[in-house]
Amino acid sequence: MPFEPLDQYLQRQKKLKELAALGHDPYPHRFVSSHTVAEIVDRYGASTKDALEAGKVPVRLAGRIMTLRLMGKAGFAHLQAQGGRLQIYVKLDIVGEKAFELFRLLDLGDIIGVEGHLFRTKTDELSVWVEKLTLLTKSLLPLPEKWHGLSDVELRYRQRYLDLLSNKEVRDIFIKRAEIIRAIRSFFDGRSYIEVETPMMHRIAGGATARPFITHHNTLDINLYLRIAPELYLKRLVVGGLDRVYEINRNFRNEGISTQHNPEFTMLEFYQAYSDFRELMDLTEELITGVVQKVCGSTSIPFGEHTVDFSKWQRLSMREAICKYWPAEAGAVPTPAELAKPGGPAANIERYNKWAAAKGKDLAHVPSGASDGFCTALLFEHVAEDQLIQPTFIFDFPTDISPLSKQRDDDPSLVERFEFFAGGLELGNGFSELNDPEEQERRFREQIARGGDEVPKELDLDYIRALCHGLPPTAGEGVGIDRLTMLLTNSHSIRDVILFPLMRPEAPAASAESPADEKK
RNA sequence: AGGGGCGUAGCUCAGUGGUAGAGCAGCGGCCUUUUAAGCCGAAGGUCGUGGGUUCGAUCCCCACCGCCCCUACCA
Repeated sequence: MPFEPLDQYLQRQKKLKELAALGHDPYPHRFVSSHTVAEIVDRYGASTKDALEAGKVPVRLAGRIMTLRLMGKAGFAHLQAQGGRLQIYVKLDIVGEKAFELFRLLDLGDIIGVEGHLFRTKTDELSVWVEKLTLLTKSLLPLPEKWHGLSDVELRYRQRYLDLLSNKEVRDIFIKRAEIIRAIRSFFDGRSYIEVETPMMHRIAGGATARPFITHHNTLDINLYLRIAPELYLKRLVVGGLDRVYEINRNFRNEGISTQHNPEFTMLEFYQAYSDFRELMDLTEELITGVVQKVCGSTSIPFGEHTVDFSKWQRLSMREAICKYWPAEAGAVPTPAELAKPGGPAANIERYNKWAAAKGKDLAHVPSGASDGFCTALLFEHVAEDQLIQPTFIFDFPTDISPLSKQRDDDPSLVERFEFFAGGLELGNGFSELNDPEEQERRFREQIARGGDEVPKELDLDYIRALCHGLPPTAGEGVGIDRLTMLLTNSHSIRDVILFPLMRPEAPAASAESPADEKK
């Protein structure tokens, strides 16, 4: 099926036929290169004109034509391959009539292979002196503008292949994303963790508070949920004696889309038996700082207007963070002790809201019947969260917003849980896992009783049964890979670190076979 | 979901209440070291869609569609 721009599509198709008639297969099967562009630049980028003439370097190279300057009986082009570009020079005298006729019929975007040797042009640009030219793939549609690239954000996301071809920075982001994931894998592989894959289709969507996607299996005739978290399966594996497991994979949450949220997103989750949340904080610090160093070559990286320094991490309890980041003009700074008193968090929300209203800021809305713990978290989110630019652990979470965490021995209203932040982004969440089956069942039942779309309707009995078999003391954590990638690539939208972010379907083309008179 | 912004040629962008503009890409011609190659010539548009105001709308008004940003929910 032809695509827009039609005139150019048809023109290129015509050239394809001409090429075929001349004996050039427009879609041949393979081409063996002697080098990548990067290898050539690495090895010969410093070779002088004379050196290249004295000892000729033969090369075979394939790539996509990104620029083309044809001057009658000779011409230049830039081939792009593996993210690099190299100029080629094609001369009638050298390649002969048939190959030059091919060169004449080439378009921007075509993929060719060349064979020849390296030389330097008058202006000293390292180039390939082409002796043989082969068409490797005819392109039927034009590339985006060669100078400005593709900047229309919508087109960039919808036709990511064009974005990747014409915007080098975009390619670099996704290469870095792969490096981040590779560094994480090697971190855990080096610590005797086993990488596992657990189901993405769940009978009961547990392990987080979120609205799930629903799908259906025909043969079994059951509805299934796309998973919102792998948590409960990973802990079953720890029960099964896999003491250290991790999984890097997709979660799906049927919720809003924003610069920090995509309906499908990638999480690292890992669990370590005989360990608690404090040990995980140490491990996290080591993991993240190591990844940053490895991928960015420094522990200090730019993020927007800030520099985030991963060589120092601060650790604050949630109450300490509220006190530390309490706005100066909002009256006396509360103390952690005050926030610990019954009604203390709510009273301070009121004081905060008074200030926020005067400043025209958003108020913290307290739902009726909210607990002290809920209010503490709400206040924390409003007062502190977006100020956490430097790497920070927040710990001492309220029990009633942490259904899967183990309580503190000395204060059952708090759990052994932390989240960590950097660049104002919430990056991860870890805790000592609740392994008391009776307490877990009580909390699940309480959650179900409270209801809502974001809570399973059904008790995960098998998970409770697994706990009854004994989950050793275990700490577990989830890290948002997309957000971590945002931070390390200085990207401010999650869509810039996800190759194909979810978009509304494209408006149907005018020519589409949709019923025109469906509605009158 | 609410608020703000954007939508003009395949791409990057100007522009105006009175027949729609450039550069790149494409087409024809010239050109054997160019590089955002150059020169000459011709072509390309339901100005997001649908209504309204107007003698006349791409421009003003309304609705809708899509995208971006902020806020809310969330990781």
